[in-house]
Amino acid sequence: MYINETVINKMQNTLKLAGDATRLKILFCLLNELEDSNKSDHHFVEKCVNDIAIQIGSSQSLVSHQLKVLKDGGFVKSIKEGTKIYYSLKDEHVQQIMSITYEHVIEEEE
Amino acid sequence: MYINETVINKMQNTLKLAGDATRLKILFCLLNELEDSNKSDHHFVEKCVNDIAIQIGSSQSLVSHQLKVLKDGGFVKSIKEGTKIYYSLKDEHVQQIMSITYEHVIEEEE
DNA sequence: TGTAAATATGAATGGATGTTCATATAATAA
DNA sequence: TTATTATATGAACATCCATTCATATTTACA
Repeated sequence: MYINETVINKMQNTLKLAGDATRLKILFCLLNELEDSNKSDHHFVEKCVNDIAIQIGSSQSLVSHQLKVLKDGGFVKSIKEGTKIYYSLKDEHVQQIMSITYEHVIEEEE
Repeated sequence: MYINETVINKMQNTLKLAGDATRLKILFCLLNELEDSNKSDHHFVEKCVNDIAIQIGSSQSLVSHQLKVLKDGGFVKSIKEGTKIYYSLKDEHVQQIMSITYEHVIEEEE
């Protein structure tokens, strides 16, 4: 690992991005089910803003705001279809960070 | 993965804890070298507050404040020796989170 | 004792940020 | 065109939090 200020700042941004309850809920919401069962080249679920909002129990506005943050941060991508915009996880890095962190907090229970 | 509010909150805390430049520098500072070469039961370097402050280029007060945050969050532990207090990483979870995040930001460069 | 070294602590402050509310925009259908 | 649905946006607000500064605490040593 070669560490410099740039790397530190990027890591800070990435971790700060994941360190929010609302955004975590959105990410888990997009992570839960995998589309198809094609294991060699699996891609993530696509969900529109309103569905995500309903599923995680937050307002449309809040989810839209946070989806923008997640998209700017490179965590999710989106495609437009009619009036709806479908969001999905961008790659497996986010999933990995969440998995490791999940293990961390689970194993902490005593 | 079984997700509920408690898990979300814990994950939020953990990730927020890691999502700060000063704290990341401290963690890398404690991560860089491994004491001994006993691979089966390796433990991390122990460094006192002032040394950390000098190495990462921050004030003693700031480092002390953030070390307290890291300790409360379960990221580091400390032992006292005379007037000095030596801090070290608590376990490998932190290391894993940092590694994954590091890979994430490194592979993003284009 | 008193002094120095190492660390912790508390107040103060400035900036970042999550959330809400109201509204704007875009696309579709009648 | 008008109405409806889906999403984005911007302002306002409140809260959190990283940092600094000054000072307290603890230990060791002269």
